[in-house]
Order: sequence, then C-alpha cells, then structure tokens
Amino acid sequence: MVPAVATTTTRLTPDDYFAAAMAILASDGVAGLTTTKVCERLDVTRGSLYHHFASGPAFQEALIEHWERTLVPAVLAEVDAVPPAERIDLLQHLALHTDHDLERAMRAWSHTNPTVAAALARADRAREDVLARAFTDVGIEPDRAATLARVGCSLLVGAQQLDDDIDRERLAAVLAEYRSWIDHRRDDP
Amino acid sequence: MVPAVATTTTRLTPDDYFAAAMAILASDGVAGLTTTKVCERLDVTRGSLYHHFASGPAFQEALIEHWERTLVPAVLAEVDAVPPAERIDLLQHLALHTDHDLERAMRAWSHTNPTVAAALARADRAREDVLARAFTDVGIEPDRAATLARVGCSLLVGAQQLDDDIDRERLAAVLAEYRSWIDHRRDDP
DNA sequence: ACGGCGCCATACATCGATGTACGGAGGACA
DNA sequence: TGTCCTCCGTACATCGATGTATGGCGCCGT
Repeated sequence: MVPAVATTTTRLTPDDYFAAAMAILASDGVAGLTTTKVCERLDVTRGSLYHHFASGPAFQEALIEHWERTLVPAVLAEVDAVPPAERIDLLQHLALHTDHDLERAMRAWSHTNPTVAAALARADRAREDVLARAFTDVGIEPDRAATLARVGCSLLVGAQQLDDDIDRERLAAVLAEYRSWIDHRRDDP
Repeated sequence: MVPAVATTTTRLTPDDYFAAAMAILASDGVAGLTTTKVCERLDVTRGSLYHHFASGPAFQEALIEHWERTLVPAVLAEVDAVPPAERIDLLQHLALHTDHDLERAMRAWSHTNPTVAAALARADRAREDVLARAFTDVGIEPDRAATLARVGCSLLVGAQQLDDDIDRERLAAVLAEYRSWIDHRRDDP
C-alpha cells in the first residue's frame, strides 16, 4: 500500500507539489509560481511535475481547486471551534487563523485569473455567510446581519491589504471599533 | 519650443510611456507590464523606450514615482472639491473618484516590490490623514477620528478587493453603514 | 544649406520558462 | 527472480522578454 515512512528515495504526491506552490505563493506571489521553482523547492526536476500534471496551467488549476477545497472547510470548522458566547467576536478568530500572506497572493492572482477569482469569491462568501449567521444567532435581524457581515469582511480584507505585514495593534484597534459597532447595532436596532 | 500639434511623425515623451503603462496595469496587472507590450501599445519599438529610460526596472521606478506624484495631489484636491458640509461623506467622494482597477494593480504589485509598497503606503496615509482631518473638523476628537479614518480606508480597500468589478450597490450599502456609524460616534462620544 | 544631435528602427545575443521525447532506476506482483 | 509499470532524470527545441550595438531619418541652429 502506502509506505509508512519515506524510503531512501522519497516519492512525491500531488499534495507535495501543492504545499510547495502555496509556500512560494505566500512568499513571492504569483510571479514566483513557476514549474521550475516548485520543482527546485522539492529537489526534483520538472520531468516529475509533468508526470503528475498535464501542463503548467493544469497544475495551477489543480492547485486552485486544492486551495479552495482545504480553506472553506477550515473556515467553517473555525466556527465550531469558537464557543457560542464568543461568536460575536468571530471575525477576530477568523483574522487570527488566516494565512494573510497566502490570501494576499491569491487575491492578487484573482485579478488576472478567472478561476482564482471564482474560487476566492466562494471562499469570501463562505466567510461572510458564517459571520452573518453568528450575528443572527445573537438576535440581530437578518438584513442588518448581512450588511454587518459584509462590512466585517471588507474591514478584514482592507486591513490585510493596508498593513504590509499585519500590524496586530492596528488590526486590533479596527476590530475593536467594529466590535463596538456591532454591540451598538445589537442594543439599539 | 514644443510643437503645438503632433507632426506626421509623433514624438513621444516620458508621460506617454507612463500613460500606456498605467493602462496596461489597470487591465492586465503587473504580469502584463513588459517593455514589449508598452511599446506595442505606443506603436514604437523597444529601442525608443531604451532611449528615454536606462532599463526596464528603471522605467518601472520612474513609473511608480510618476504615479505617486499625480495621485497624492489628486486626493488632496478632492477635499477642496467637496463642500465643507459634505465632508463627512468624504469617503464616498474618494471612492467615486478613484481608478479602482489601477489601484488594485498597484496594490497587488506592492506585495512583491518594495518601492511600490512604500509609494502606496504614502498614498494610503495621505487619504487616511485627509479623512481624519474631515472628522476632526466636524468635532470628533482626534484619536477617535484617526481610528474612524483607518476604519474607513480599510473598508474602502476591502470593498475594492471583494467586488471583482466594483458593485456600486454593495459599496453604497457598506458606505451607508459606515456613515451611520460616523454619525453615531459624533452624536454620542 | 549643412553639420550635429535627438529620437527611433533593426539586428543580434542572452536568459528564464515551458513542453516533449526518451531513457533509466526501483518497487509491485506473479 | 523476472517483468511490468510508476516515477523521475536528461536532453533538446521553442518562445517571450530583455539588453546592446549600430544605423538612419528628421529637426534644430548657425
């Protein structure tokens, strides 16, 4: 079956290529995402990659699908990990458990790649829906909850873009202001 | 001196290259910003560009400087163009008079180019300062005005990223919510 | 009118990335 | 043990982008 431990000559799986590609994306952006660099990072030649994937673009498509397939469930799982009493602060938890470098790279990539744009839009929508759900659960009316969720996601993405490397203090200030906004909206509908 | 009208053989100025480059940036992103494509768009060969600029990177540096040199004054001028009574809605005016495609491209570029990152940070800071000033002018205390300005800029950038092509309706909803937040903060400090 | 120079075209060399054909090592299974 | 097939390495051809050297056309001033 599957070898439990790597032998002297390690064999690669598609996931290995995905992991290497996402690491490159997070550090160098889309410009660094070449078949050459991915294989260099894995210490194999490009002949290896062309065995697992039909072409460069085909590899990218598979990468995008893999990214979405792992991220969206992670976002949904985050909700269950947060105690119901703290779900009003769900955005903070989402902000903490996010690879901002990778997400920035995907967001930049989405502007020139329709497949990335579609996947990212679905991921953003999942996060927005989860946020809205958290707000309706504490008694905020659905329409307003949807707007507040959209505001929250915009806020998160905006802060993610403005701080070159995430400034925790400024992000915390923005999120605190957002929190007081939510409280106000809840108390005074 | 300078010919009033283009002769049969048009001569190019550095600004012509900048305009072509920014048009390419807005439509195709950084990946499309090559000396070849810039010159194709101007119907000249690369020999022309290499006469005006020392190299490709040198051209990009000049482009970045030109972009910042024209954008920041435009942001500051926008304030004077808005009647004092409406400056509480300054963010809306800034959102309307912004080339979101170009700004997205610069923002994506900033993640891999330190010069772009520095210029963009200064431009963002100018917009943030202008916003904060508008808030203090209507009686909001400086600290809170600064936070609200930061929130506003994050909101604008976030909405700019989330809407693939700017959805005016959703942007308006977010901005309206922001506006009511500002009003609340002003009435109830 | 004529030499000088700014602006651009042409041609060539290079480099990084991609795709493809082919060969080889090394497990899986009989 | 022998064979087949999976996985990967090697070598070659191509393409787009860059940089450079060189030549030519036209406008300028004297």
